[in-house]
Amino acid sequence: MSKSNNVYKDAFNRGLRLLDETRSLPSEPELGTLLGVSRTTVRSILSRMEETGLIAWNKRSKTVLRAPKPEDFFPEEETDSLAEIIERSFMRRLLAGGAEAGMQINELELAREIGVGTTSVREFLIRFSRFGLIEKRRNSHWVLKGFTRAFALELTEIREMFELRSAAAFAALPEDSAVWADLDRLEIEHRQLASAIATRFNEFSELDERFHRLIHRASHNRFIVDFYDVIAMIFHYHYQWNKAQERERNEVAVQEHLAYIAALKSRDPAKVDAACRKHLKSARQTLLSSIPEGRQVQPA
Amino acid sequence: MSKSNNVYKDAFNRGLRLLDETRSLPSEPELGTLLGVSRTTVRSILSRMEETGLIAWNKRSKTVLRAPKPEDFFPEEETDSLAEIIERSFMRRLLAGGAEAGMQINELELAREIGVGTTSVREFLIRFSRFGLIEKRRNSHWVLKGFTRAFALELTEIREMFELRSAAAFAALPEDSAVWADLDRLEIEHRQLASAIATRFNEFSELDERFHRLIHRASHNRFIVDFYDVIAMIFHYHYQWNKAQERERNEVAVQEHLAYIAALKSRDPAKVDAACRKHLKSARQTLLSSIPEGRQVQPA
DNA sequence: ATAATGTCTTTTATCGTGAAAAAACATTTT
DNA sequence: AAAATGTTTTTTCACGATAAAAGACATTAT
Repeated sequence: MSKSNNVYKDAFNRGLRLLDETRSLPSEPELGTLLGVSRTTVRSILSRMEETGLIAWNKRSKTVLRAPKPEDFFPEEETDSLAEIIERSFMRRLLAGGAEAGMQINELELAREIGVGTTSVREFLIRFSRFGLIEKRRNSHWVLKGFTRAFALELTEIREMFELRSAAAFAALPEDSAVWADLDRLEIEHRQLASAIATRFNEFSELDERFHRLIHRASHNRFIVDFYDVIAMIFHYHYQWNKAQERERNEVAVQEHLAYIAALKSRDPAKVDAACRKHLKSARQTLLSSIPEGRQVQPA
Repeated sequence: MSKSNNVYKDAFNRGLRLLDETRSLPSEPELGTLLGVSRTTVRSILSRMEETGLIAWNKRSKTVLRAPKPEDFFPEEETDSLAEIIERSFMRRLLAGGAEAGMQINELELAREIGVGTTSVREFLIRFSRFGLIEKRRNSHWVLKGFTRAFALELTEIREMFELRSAAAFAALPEDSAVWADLDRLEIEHRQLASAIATRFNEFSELDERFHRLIHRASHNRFIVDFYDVIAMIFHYHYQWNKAQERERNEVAVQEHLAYIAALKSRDPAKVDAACRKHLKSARQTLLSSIPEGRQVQPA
């Protein structure tokens, strides 16, 4: 096996959803843009749609013949990229306990366990190293630094520095900047979520990320923007295993965001600073509370 | 060619220098620690030393027979790791002009041009991406973002944030911390360099890096410490091509460092802040002045 | 003439492989 | 018994090869 065709499979699945909406599909280049793949992949998708009787395809005409059935879709797990598979697998091991700080990471073993080649694992580890959880020993193995309290504190320290600065930059943006419209839209989404928090609380983390990324982008600094990847990754996995008081936590956070948004709209630096600090403080609290003092994290 | 033996060659060369100092070499594990390699490599080195008549080796006894001659050493260029070779080659192209922002980077072409495998180039690019100069398009090529004025400004913004904080943390360190002795030692080195600046000005950049790393380490934050890698890399290459007023620049910088050191030793936060700001300001000036393309990218 | 389709070429993603280097284990020496 | 040496196994590093995917070029349709 040299390369999985997950790009094709994922795009195919997304392409199927388009069939519900139209009688005939647009041109190949247009479909490529729509699905975010090249024409080569678009054509593979169209070929299969034709073979399975979903469309009649003749040059420019791509007529929809029937609605897609569940069995037309490729299984979800086949649409993931190798990098995603490795990351998930690695994080599961990391959080599943037994992953103590100082432990060494074996590329070959990881590769065998996950069932992929060593190259992919190596590349993953290199990419992952920027999160500060692992470290390479020259000419030798990787060392796990562990998801410790120290890590969480170091992470939040930077986060707070960056976000306070970004928030200040945001508030100083001119009236006609497009971000204000983005902020308005996010505010509406927050209000909608707040009013249905009892049932939709689990939708918060996605909204949270979009909100903070918008603010960070105002810094116009690639290092700040990129650092949010680290935060997002940590919070993503953190939320997966720490479900304690999820509803309550998210309810509080939504309200904090709304106050934060109001402060930004006031464009008063002092108010922005205060609202930002308040939210960041509780975010840090949430993260820290899930890490037992001076010890390795154990999942529930 | 599967893997170059540069680790062996480099360690061998370093091992040769030990022969001048002693009548006989220590034990294998000891040599391993000394040279930073495994016993396997130590034994290869000893074998060659024996073959070339440098030592007589019989179990524990490793008697030096003669002093190493220039031809005993492996050529310098064979002691570099592939990663170093690729980085140098890549940076040369980047700085040698013709490398405009937006240009796409071709892994295969780079690999062919440098004469290495694609895997090594890929891994290099992934590692290099954290410097913020290149960016990956999913399932496609890398894009060069360019060493622009905007880049320099974003870099220095973070640097200033981090260093001010680190310097403050440094000054707040207890009297009995080992860093004060390190600082004293660096101060002496600075004074020595200052008194012979006319001839030794080119030694400054190495001293500069050690000094700033010491300060950053006081932050006790891995993200801050790691970020210095980005700064060090940029300054390293920057100095290689911008030799204008090098002596004058370094002379000023040494004096600024001495003032900065004095401020740290005073442990007065205000003085530290002022000295740090002053030095960072001129460092930024130096970097910016060397970026010709004054393409109207204005600081915020 | 423009924009689509059809065809061909290039590049990326991933694997298995083999040598270098590390690490583990066994044996000998002090 | 501890520490060294000798031997074997394992892991890392780097390569070429190959299918997937992107991209470029040629041709055809509006």
